[in-house]
Order: sequence, then C-alpha cells, then structure tokens
Amino acid sequence: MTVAQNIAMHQRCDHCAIRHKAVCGALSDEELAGISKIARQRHIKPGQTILSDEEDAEFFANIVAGTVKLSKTLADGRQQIVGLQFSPDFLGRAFGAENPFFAEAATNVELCCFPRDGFERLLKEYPGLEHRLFKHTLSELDAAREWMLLLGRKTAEEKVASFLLMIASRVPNIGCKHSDELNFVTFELPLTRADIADYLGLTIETVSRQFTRLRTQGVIDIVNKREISVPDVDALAERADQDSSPLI
Amino acid sequence: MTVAQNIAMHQRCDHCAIRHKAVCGALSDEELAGISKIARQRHIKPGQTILSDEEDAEFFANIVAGTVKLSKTLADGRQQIVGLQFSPDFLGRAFGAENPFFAEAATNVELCCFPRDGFERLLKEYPGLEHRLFKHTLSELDAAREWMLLLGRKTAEEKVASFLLMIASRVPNIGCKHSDELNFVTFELPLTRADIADYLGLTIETVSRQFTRLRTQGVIDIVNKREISVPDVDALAERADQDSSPLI
DNA sequence: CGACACTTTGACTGTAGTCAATGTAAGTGG
DNA sequence: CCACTTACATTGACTACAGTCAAAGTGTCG
Repeated sequence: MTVAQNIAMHQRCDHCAIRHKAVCGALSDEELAGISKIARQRHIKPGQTILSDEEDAEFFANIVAGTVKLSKTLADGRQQIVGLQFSPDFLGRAFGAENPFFAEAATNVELCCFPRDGFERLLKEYPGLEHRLFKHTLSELDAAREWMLLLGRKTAEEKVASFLLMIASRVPNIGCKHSDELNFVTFELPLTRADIADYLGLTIETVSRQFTRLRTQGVIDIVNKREISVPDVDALAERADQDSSPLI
Repeated sequence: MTVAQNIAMHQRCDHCAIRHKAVCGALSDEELAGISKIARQRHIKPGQTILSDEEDAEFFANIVAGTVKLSKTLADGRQQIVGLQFSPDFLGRAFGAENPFFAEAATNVELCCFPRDGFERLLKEYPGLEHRLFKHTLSELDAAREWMLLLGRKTAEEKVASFLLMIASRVPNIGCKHSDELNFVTFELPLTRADIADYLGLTIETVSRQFTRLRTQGVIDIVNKREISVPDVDALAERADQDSSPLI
C-alpha cells in the first residue's frame, strides 16, 4: 500500500460521522490509521441477514446508519427480537465465533466492517479498544434486563408505550418546528408492526390495537404508519409505568 | 502486614474451592496474593439484600456458594428476576457505580468480597482480570437474551420446563444412586414458587399448576416442595420446546 | 388499474391471572 | 407434647387480557 492510499484511508475514518461515538472513539490517530486499513463500507437492505446463528461470524462492524434487529427463534417459528441496534452501536461477538442470535437489517443499514482476524489482532494491540467494547456490552446487558422486566411484567399498553419512548430517545426527532417544546417529539419508526410485536412479545393485532387506543386517547398522533408524533412525552411515560431507570 | 500474614491470606485464596473457576482463575500466583489481601468472606442469609439499586455498589464479590437473584421492580410492585447467579459467578458492576438492579440472596450465600477501590486498582494492574470479567459479562448477556425469548414467546408449561432444565444444569445433582443413568437427575430448587414466578413472568398459582401438571404426566417427580427428580431429561426438554442453543 | 405487502378492525376463544379457600410443614410457646 | 402461628404451596371457580381467525382497509409499485 502506498503512503497516499494510507493517508486516504486514514482520512476516511477521520471524517467518519460516528468517529467519536463508536468504539473507534477509543483510538489514537495512529491506531485509527491501523483500523482504517482493514475497514470496508457495506450497504444492507431491509430484511437482509447480516449475521446468522448457524454460521460463524466472519466480521465485526460499526453501524454507521440504520437499525439492526437481533432475534432468536423457537423450533416452531415463534420469534423474539432480543436487541435493537442503532448507529453508533457495535455489531459482532469478540472471543468465541458462535453467534447465539440472528442479526438482520430492519431498515437500510450502512455498516463499517472489519474482518474477524484483523480486528482481533487490533484488539490485542490496542487495549483501549477492548475496554470500549466491554463498556458497550455492559450497556447492552442493562438494556436486555430492562427489556426482561417489560416482557415479563408489563401489560400490552405499557409495552407499546415503553417501546415508543425507547425509539423516541434513540432515533432523530423530526418534529423540528416544535424544537423549543421539549415535551413534543415526532419520529419515524424503524420497525414494521410485525417487528414491534416480535420485540414486545405480542401479536401484530394487539400492537395495532394499542396504537389505535393511544391515538384515540390523544397520547400519540399516527401521522402515517411509520411516523409518530407525541404531543406530551410525560403523558406517554405515564402509560409506560416507568420505574426510575430510563430505557437505554 | 507481616510476611506470615501475607502467606496465610495467599494460602486462603490458593485453596479456595472456586479458585480456578472464578474470575480469579485469570490471575498468576503473584496476582492472587494481591487480590487475597483485599478479599473478605461474608455470609448472607436468604432474603437479605446484597446490592441495592438505590445506592452505589461499594464492593465486588465472587459467589463462593449459594444462589443470588437479580431483580427489577415497577412502581406498583410488580417484580421481575433478571438474572440468577450461582457459584462461581461474579457479582458487581465494573466502571460506573450505579447498579441498575437489586441483588438479593435466594439461599444461604457465601461471598468473597473485594472493596470497590482496591478491586478497581487491581483491574488496572492485571489486564487478564478485566478480560475475564468481559467474557463473564458476555455469558450473562447471552443468558439474558435466551431468557427474553422465554419471557416473550414461551407458554407457561414451556417456561417451567425450561426453568427446571436450567436449574438442573447449574446446581449439583443429588440423585447419586442413578449417576450412571445420565438421563435421570435429582436436584434442590434454590427458589421459592414466588421467586420462580418472578423469574418466569408468571404468577405463583400458574407455576404451581404447571408443576402439578408435569408431575401428573410423569415428567417430573416432586420429592418435596424444594426437591425435584427428573426421570427422563429428554422428555422434560421436549416440554421446554428447546431451540438448538442450551440455556446457559 | 391491479397486485402485493402491511395494517386495522371485528368476533370469538383460550391461557394465564385473580380472588378465595384449603393444605402442608416447620417452628413457637403454653 | 400438642395446639397455635406463620410461611409457603396447592387447588378451585371465575375473569380478563391478549391471542386467533377472518375480513376489510390502506398505500406503494409495476
């Protein structure tokens, strides 16, 4: 590789939109150049599989844009989404090739992929990287446990309200005209009703009925199937029966 | 501290029952001497709180013996157990003092405690320790996601069967006379029916009814309230509607 | 326009929850 | 030693929330 190419690749990471938020944020300029060399951008369409639980994961990836769903399935086809990942989350399992779930694009997804062997070499060389991954894994564990509370103990209405709050806090607010009104948000759902049902341990029909119910009660406004407005976030939070800790 | 005292403490860890299984297994003899100096044994009675979600966790601990339940609660008191920990699991949250759940002894518990500051110092000095903790956290995440599938998608019968299988794989088999018969196990439940209900997202009554149902169908034998025999583990596994991956 | 995928709505059902009574076993004190 | 208390578990009758099955509605794309 020429010096020019090296610099070009370094520049690419250097100007990356999620440079300081992703796991790469732990890296020095020199280390960034190292990871830059093995990185490759990839576009994934909705519904496409990213990682299968049947084969070894041969790469790691930063999510640059879009939403990825992690799911598990029972023998008879019942499905449960066990994690949602947004930019700048990290995808892939360090140590131990076996991936115990299925990763699939829920929306259009932009990935920054690192081949397994190269990334694991970097992990050994740059200790800050593993530390950053560890912290990310701890957040995922917190989110999973928060979701266990939802799945095991919340009613359908509380589940849907909690879901909307979680999405509102993780996707961009597109209700700009009311930006001064902190309690008003508009956002786009990254999931279909079927995905939402699989995430909440409900059926499509129940999710749909709860959406309608929240709408008729004035808690949400269904702009269209994918776009939701919340005129009063506090009112929605009441429906979610929030305990103290916020959903990540 | 005298050399004699130092050696005595080192010896203590050196002969610890979980020496090679716990996170300490990552340590060299010299490092073990270091951690030995700050370790303190503690006994906890069933029902006693170990860590609260309201206060900062001031210590870390290895579980030497017994079962610890991690739980979360909604404002109105509904509770969900989000993790069960057995020996030689590790307890406590590295980086970030906030503990997002409640840790309580389910049985008599023996802990080997390390004060927060001392342990974090060791974490910096012995990189193998953090690596070991990371791997442990990854297992916890896998278990949490497996449980999300159970909570969101399994029926009451499948939940109870899955629970019994998980317990059978993690507590000692006390059905020694049949030890040659691999498919036969007897074990003691570390949880009350109320705890089991909170772990499975069910009510006490439903758990009890499912126990009775499995008993009348000959899948399990309820020796007494706390002791269960499984004459044919495969038959129980069928009731759990297991997907390929085993419950950790 | 029609095909298709996704969503909503309605009628009915069934699983697990609720409320209440009874059963069981261990521990306490007269 | 036996009544009594207490905590935990089981069983029964009834209810309700979410699931199932079916039909109609909506929006997008060729």
